[in-house]
Amino acid sequence: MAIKVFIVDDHRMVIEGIHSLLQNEPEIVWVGQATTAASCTDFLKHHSTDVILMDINLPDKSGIELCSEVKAAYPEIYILGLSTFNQQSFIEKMLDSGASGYVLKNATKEELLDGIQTVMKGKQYLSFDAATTLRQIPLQSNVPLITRREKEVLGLIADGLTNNQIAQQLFISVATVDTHRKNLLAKFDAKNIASLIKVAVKVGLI
Amino acid sequence: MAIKVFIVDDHRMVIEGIHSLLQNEPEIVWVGQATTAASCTDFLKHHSTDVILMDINLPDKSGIELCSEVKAAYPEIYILGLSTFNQQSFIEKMLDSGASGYVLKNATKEELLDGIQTVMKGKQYLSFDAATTLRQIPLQSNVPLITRREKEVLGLIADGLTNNQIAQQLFISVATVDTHRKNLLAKFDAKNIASLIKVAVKVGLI
DNA sequence: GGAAAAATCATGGAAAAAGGGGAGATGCTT
DNA sequence: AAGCATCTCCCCTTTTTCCATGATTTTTCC
Repeated sequence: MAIKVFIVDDHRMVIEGIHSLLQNEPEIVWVGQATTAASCTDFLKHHSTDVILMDINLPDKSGIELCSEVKAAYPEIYILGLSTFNQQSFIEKMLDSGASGYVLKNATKEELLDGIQTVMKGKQYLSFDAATTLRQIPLQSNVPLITRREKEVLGLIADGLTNNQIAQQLFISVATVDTHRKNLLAKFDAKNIASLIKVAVKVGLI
Repeated sequence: MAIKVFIVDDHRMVIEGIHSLLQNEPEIVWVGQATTAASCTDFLKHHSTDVILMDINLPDKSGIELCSEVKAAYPEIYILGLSTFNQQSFIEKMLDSGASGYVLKNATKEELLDGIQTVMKGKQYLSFDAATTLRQIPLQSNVPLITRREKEVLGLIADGLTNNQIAQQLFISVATVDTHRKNLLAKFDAKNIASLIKVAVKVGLI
């Protein structure tokens, strides 16, 4: 029984590459492709698939959102994230949103096939080894856990608001904002806001 | 006379995709591929090519550096940059380093062919229009031009150093660091360092 | 060689953040 | 009921940033 595969990626060359990699595989059926989240959901209204290869960056919405939505509507579809290098931080969110695994865009045909077949069995597939060997990525995952309020404050700080302005906007006292700020600095182990923002943006928190 | 094309990209799927796009084109000859800058320069020592399709992000060094090096050693080779979306800031540097143009990774076959043929005529090819139409890139195109020194200071600020520490590290006075800081804030039209760093990281400057 | 751009330095004052405490009020879980 | 996390608030001091204004030297480029 052949596995039906659909792909969502805004880079035509990646679509073309994967298509080319898979086109002579007997156990894979290429059911379609999309370059936007919207056209992906449209497709799913009228067609079925077993596996979706999903880029994390899409033009109209993030792969993370799309992943949640697809999983909510079609829990039987397995989603395999597609990732370029500097996006490890998003991967756990992708998995949290229901993805069954991910492969890197420089994966070989064997890895890709392995990934598709593994998730079809209901297992998780991660091509993490490839990532770490190809360049020394600091294994992070030590991204601090911050609360909803802290994230909110962090966003406003990154927008350039002062503690005072944030306090007004959130209807809380400046002292509270200051406390959140201090907690953020402590959680990120950052010397000041500059270094905090850098890490937060890189890690996808902002 | 067929055009010899070589590609350097660390994403095998992109290589595969472009290969697939070009394989049935009579006027294109695929001479080889590399996933690192090192293997690219190795290849060029023993083989020739007319055009190099070059990714801006490579594992061992940036496409910008590789571009300068290749152009210095083989000025007759035309280089066409390959870009994903959020890297507009690097493109002008790529052009400064000798590239003849660039195409986006979501380009169609026609655009890619057009790009290759245009640069072979010694002209510049930019697929910028496609970028702006496909998604509304917010600011980006007006990424401020900052100087080498400013970038250096910006990096240290983002690492969490204070003006004082930066001054010591660069052997300049605190007043100078402060001036650079002010100029950066002005160029980015940022209210404070927090918002500056956010934009700078997103735009790929850090 | 001259203009423009970049890098350097300075003073002084207002505003904001960083760093150190402590503490009460929720609500959720065990 | 006790424990824990979260959100809330406050005080104090020091450090740092932000802002305004002006100037000199070096580099770069035409």
